This record gives sequence, structure tokens and C-alpha cells, in this order.
Amino acid sequence: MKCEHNKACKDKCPCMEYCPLGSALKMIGGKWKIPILCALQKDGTTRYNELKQKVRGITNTMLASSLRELEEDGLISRTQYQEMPLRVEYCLTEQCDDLMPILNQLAFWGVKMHETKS
Amino acid sequence: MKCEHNKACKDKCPCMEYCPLGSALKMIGGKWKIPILCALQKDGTTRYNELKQKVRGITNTMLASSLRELEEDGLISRTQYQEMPLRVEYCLTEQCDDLMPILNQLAFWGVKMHETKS
DNA sequence: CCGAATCCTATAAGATACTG
DNA sequence: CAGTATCTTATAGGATTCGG
Repeated sequence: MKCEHNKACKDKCPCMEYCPLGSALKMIGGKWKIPILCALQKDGTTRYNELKQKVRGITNTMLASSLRELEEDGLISRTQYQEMPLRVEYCLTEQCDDLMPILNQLAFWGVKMHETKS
Repeated sequence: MKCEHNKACKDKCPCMEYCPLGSALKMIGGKWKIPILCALQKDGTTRYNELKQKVRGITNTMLASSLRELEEDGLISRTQYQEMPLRVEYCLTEQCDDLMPILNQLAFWGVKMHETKS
């Protein structure tokens, strides 16, 4: 992802070829990525249909495409077992384990913002 | 913003009435919020037309609406001087100052992810 | 100078049906 | 069981024009 920020950003982060902050936000952006990651963090390795139940309201279309993108970006890993019926399991990667505490800080900041307003 | 995550999330963050992580990501989401915040962080107090030049490619429509949302969310503050011609200046709030280091961690994580892939 | 209003386009998300 | 294919709808973003 090439940097679409500005000169200011280039001085602060290595935006010459790509923008790491923009890329990171894109990886976890959209409506369902965070809910999926939260579910996987809480329960560990989980199979497709379990995820569909735990992430309330998600459709097959969105779950499948979100999982594919998360895997392509290296946030989750997919394991398929050649059984009948088919079994496919997903879990967080180590890189994603590093991400979760940062998201936790962001959530904590969100709490502070909410308290400030009220 | 009500929580659209899942039961798992409710155990980890106070998602009963609102979801802080979802709210936080929404505040900085979209195409232009981060570039604007980066510009304001680097150069401090900046007026509207300066921002339009520094944030390359942004239109009046998007700059105005982004600034309005950022102000409503308490991330930036707007000061209008009754001069002619009109002068309006924007700068980060203290709450946003707390946010920037977290975004910096996210950017650093993005760098690590990129290095892992290559 | 600093935007708002309107209209148009592009992308994200959802519904439904179907398959290996 | 674990998805894909297709179609439709909703939302984000952009272009243009105008006003205080």
C-alpha cells in the first residue's frame, strides 16, 4: 500500500514505498475483522461454523472473504483436515498476537474518550 | 456506537452500551483522518487552506467533513478569528496527543509485518 | 478564506442460491 | 462442512457549484 498521506508523514514513518500505518489499519479495517480476531483470541483455534455462530450477524460471504484477507495478510492461519465431513480451523498467528495488545490500548483510549465526553 | 462484536468481546471490554475499540477505529477511520492528524501533529496549529495543501489530493468536501467529524469526536479543536479575510485554525487536542503514540506503535507493527513478508 | 449543498461514482456489505 | 457465485443495496468518497 503506497502512502497517500503527505510529506509530513514521510518524515515520521517509512512511507517511501508503502505506509505501515495505512497498511495496518487496512488489515484490521472493515466491519468484521476485529470481531473475528476477538473471537479467535478468546477461544483460540476455532472452526468455520463455530466462528459463524460466535460472530453474530455475519454472513457466509463476509466471513469467508474476511478470513481469506486476514490469512493473506498473515494475521490468522488456516488448517484444513482431510476428513469427512470437512474440517477447517483458524487461529491467530504470532504476528497477530503482537497486534492484540496494541488494539487493547486503543480500546482503553476509547474508554477514556467516552468518559471525557460524559 | 453500540457493540457489534460478539459475546467474546463483551467479556474483554465494556461493550454493554458501546464498544470502545469500534468507536476508536471509527474515529480515525476513512481515507483522510490519519493524514490530517499526521499533518497537525507535525506542524501544530494549522489553518484550513494550509491543510488543504499539505494533505495532498484532498478535496474541500472531504477536508471539511473530516475536520467536522474529528472536532465532534474531540480529536481536534477549531478556532475561528473574526478577521477579514476569515481565519480558522485547527490543532490536536490533548486527548489526541494520547492517541498518537498508540498509532505509532501500530505503524511500527506494520513495519514488522512488512519485513516478515519480504 | 472557509466552507456548505448537490449530485454522481466507487467500493463495501448483504441476500440468496448453489457446490465439492 | 466450508465455502463460492451472482446480484442487489448501502455507504464512502469525489466533482462541481455556490454562499457567508
